[in-house]
Amino acid sequence: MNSAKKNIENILNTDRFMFRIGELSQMTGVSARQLRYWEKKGYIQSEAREDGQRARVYSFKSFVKVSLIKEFLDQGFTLPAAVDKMTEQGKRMSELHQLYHNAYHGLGFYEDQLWVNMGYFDDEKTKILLAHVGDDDDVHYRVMPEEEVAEKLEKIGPETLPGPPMP
DNA sequence: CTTCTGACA
DNA sequence: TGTCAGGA
Repeated sequence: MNSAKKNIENILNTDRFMFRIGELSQMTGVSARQLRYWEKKGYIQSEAREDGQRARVYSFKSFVKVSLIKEFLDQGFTLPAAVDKMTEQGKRMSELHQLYHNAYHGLGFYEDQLWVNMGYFDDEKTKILLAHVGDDDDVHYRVMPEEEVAEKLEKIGPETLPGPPMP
């Protein structure tokens, strides 16, 4: 596996990101005191620590949640209201993610272009729909037999996207 | 050095 | 919410 492919997979794989409370605090501008309080209230949660450690560990999803709450707080909403807004926006993000997840089946190079594998084009599942953004900023499509894709498309990214940013 | 819980001049 | 104590 080449390094470019590894890099892309690492960037996309948010599931493995883990932050300690001090890190999350600096990243979001929310104090550690607030993070602990929000957790006690059930607004956010830290990962269960199975390694016997007492220090909290937060996932990328928690980072997204905290960022959203912080945003709404800065807009003047009360904490409970900000949490509600965060939950609502999280649902929209999940719906969008489902769309991306269904449309994305990998990345690859072909004819000096970066293509997105968008999955089967036909119900018989013999042809693949590919798309790329041209220099004109327009999206161009191409339908190609699955076997041809397998031999001509130089894969560089993961086959699937990581889990949704919100539970 | 960082994090944790409990408490409050 | 901030901050300090007293441990882990």
